[in-house]
Amino acid sequence: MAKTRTKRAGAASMGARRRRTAAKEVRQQQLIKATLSAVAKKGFAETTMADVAREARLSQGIINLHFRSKDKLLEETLRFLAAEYKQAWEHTLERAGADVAERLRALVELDFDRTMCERNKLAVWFAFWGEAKTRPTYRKLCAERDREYDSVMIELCRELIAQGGYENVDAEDVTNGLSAMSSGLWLDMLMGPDSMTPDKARRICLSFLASVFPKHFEPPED
Amino acid sequence: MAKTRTKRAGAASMGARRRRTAAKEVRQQQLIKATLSAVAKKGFAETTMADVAREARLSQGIINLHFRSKDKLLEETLRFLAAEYKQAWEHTLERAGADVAERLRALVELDFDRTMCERNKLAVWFAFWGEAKTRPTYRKLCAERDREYDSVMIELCRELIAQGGYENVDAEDVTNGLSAMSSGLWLDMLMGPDSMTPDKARRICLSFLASVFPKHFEPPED
Amino acid sequence: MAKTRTKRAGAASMGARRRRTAAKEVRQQQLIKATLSAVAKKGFAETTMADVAREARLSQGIINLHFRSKDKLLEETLRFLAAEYKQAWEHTLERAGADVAERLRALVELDFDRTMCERNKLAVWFAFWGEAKTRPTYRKLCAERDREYDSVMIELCRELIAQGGYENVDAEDVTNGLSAMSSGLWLDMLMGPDSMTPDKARRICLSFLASVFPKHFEPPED
Amino acid sequence: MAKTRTKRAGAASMGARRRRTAAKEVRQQQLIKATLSAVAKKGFAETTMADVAREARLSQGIINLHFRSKDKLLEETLRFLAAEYKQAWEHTLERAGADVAERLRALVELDFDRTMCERNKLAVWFAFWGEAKTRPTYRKLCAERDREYDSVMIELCRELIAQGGYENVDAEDVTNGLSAMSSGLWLDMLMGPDSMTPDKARRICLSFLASVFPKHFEPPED
DNA sequence: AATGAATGAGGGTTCATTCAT
DNA sequence: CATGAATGAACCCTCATTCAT
Repeated sequence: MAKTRTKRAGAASMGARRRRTAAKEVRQQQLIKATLSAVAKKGFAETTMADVAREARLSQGIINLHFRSKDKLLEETLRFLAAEYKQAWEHTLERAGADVAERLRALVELDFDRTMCERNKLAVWFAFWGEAKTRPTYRKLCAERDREYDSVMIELCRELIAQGGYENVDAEDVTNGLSAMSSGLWLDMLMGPDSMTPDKARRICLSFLASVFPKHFEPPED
Repeated sequence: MAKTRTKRAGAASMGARRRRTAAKEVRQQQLIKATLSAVAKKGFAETTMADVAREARLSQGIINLHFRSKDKLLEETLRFLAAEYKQAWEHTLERAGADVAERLRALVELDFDRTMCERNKLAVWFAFWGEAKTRPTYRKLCAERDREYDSVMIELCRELIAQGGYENVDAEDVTNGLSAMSSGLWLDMLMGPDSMTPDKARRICLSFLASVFPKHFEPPED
Repeated sequence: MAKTRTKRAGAASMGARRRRTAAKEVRQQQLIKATLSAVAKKGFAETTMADVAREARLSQGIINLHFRSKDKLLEETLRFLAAEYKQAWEHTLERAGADVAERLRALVELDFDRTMCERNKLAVWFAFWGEAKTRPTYRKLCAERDREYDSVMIELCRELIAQGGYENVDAEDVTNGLSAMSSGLWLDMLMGPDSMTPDKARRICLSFLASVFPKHFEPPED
Repeated sequence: MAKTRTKRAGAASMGARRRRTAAKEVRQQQLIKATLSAVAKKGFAETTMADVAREARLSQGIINLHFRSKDKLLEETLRFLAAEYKQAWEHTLERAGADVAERLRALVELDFDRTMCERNKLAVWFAFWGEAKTRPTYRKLCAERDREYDSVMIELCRELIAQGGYENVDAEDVTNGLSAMSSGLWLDMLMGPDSMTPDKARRICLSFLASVFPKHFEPPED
């Protein structure tokens, strides 16, 4: 009905001073970052478009200009998060040596790296996981992330099993157990930052590895 | 004019009313159950008061009558969930024998009991966890749940360590690792119900126990 | 995302004083009337939900409570308008005598009755007609209105033709011509209320009838 | 530093630019045409500046560059429509012979000429008429169009009356009736393209003329 | 002259909450 | 205690308009 804005004298004239035009991708990244901050700060359910825009120090309308809707923004944000995670472990593996146990340890340590498990980031992961059941797209994105990661880790475990002759160990089960443990420890860090620290979490995971692959991992000293 | 009749009418109607009126506690339980269903169905962010009321087949206004606000309802629902969990493991321990390993195994199995990890329930747990960072009350409730549970499990581990002479094993770390693994596996079941089943999850946890306490737990076959 | 209104102390408490509960149908009629007023005042394109609500002296949310959306409200309004028109000519025919020419004249006069062609009402009709091409629902509603009306008028013309032996006259063409003339005169009244008055319009239509059915209609004097 | 080069560069680019730049009037016509298409397609209320720009295959900002606002564009579009109509009947009269009846008939036929009453165009006319009540400018433009047209037609009728001695016929009433009938038939064509065709509409109008001026117009056969 | 990213007021709609019944 | 019509703040989104390029 009311598309003809009749009385609108110089609507946007005030904010015009700050207007900068940026490359499309840059803006999108900026908005995704802002979304991460906002969700970390206010939680998934409480984050509004206005919050995100404010966080990015841009105007209300910009989100729908670059993403088509709030849902799309959220989806893109999760996609970013997943891509970032993948990139991180790929990078980690590249830098790790050839030794299989070392490579596995590097993956574990990545999960409890300061930048990876900073509380804000954990909050966002859990925010998305909390909505995953009802949003198939989220689930698909997460499942994909896990599949790739797991298949790499399973391969590492297989090699280790072959090297050490761990006959009774199932590579897939260890992988699943280990990455489940990681997620679970993330939850603990999120819920009680005082009672669960990255260091402690890392130690717990390495203890697990030591008990499964005793020839390759020393039980971490306290 | 009709004042003299008021009393009678009033008396009669009170009797009739009584049948339609449920005890306060019953109504509240009903609403909490409805909340669980609604959140499981639509997700945390998308659940409205109307959804809950509809699920309970009651009127809009009733929630604010029994709980003071939506927030209070949600909080009470989480409280219920936590109490239910606590009750479950207390009950489990009561029924389990005196054997420490058996008691520990019973706790693990509880987590992957059909009724405990049905997908709807997992969805609700994660929904709350997803909001926990921003809602201190949630975090407190969850932390409390964990503390009690963990202290019981730590005690069990300690006894096991003493029994088996597992000198290098830290009871607290095992407990933390085990319960983290449980939560993580719940997440896997939530995300990919096809790739992670309760049976598989149980096996993974028991494998962990077997590798930590080899004298007390056999590695599960297959 | 933001369904839990966190800080909302006593939001509706101020307007509460005026709250009255009315029967559903009454409210709907009230809102339809308000829509007619608003559209007449501001035009179709400029009428907002807030305008309608204000006109009805009710709150913003009420429209979506009673109609599901703005579109539905508009549709229902048009439906009302069409029903009102139908009722008017049915009533007119009931009161008119048995004489066929008299009945026809009564129909013509109805179109230029003060209440029927008051400028606000015309504005609303044209507002809907203006949108009709793009809104199939509107078109269907209008077409239906016309079909019924025309079939009645065609019948009257047929009888007149039979009575008067107007061999060259086609009942359908006269009907179509006459009702087209009516609409066109409505447009004239809408556009130039000074240059076209109901009286003048009526006279023009009756002149038309007189030239087609000279035995039944006198050319209006003046 | 590079200042001395400025002139040359400037000169070169101006030449290049000239090819991409359309004359002001051409661009404006293009935009008005685009507006007509857009309004016909989406309706008055739903047409946005972006729609028009897209239709013209030009950029968003261009409209505000050439017209000062949406309102001005719309106004200019209506002005164009009215001018086009005027031009059409002036042209028609030029080509028509000297015979008065023929001239009148030519005017009627123009209204139902394929190009004049194509459905898209009708839609636009009614779109504007629908808004006319609330937009004085529109009304003024439309009224002006009618006044000129009517005065020409009245003159024709007067001559015909003189020629045929139609003593009881009022030239102004016939004119008003006839042009009202035209508009009304346009509405019928807009609403039910199947039940009212240009041919049928023309026939209806000519029948009207035949009944008013029987010595000059034959009732159309069939 | 032309572009299109950016703005932000205002639109329709939702929904937690209130309260007359 | 229970209902559900009513409220209005706040949501997401649209879009006329501006302006750096």
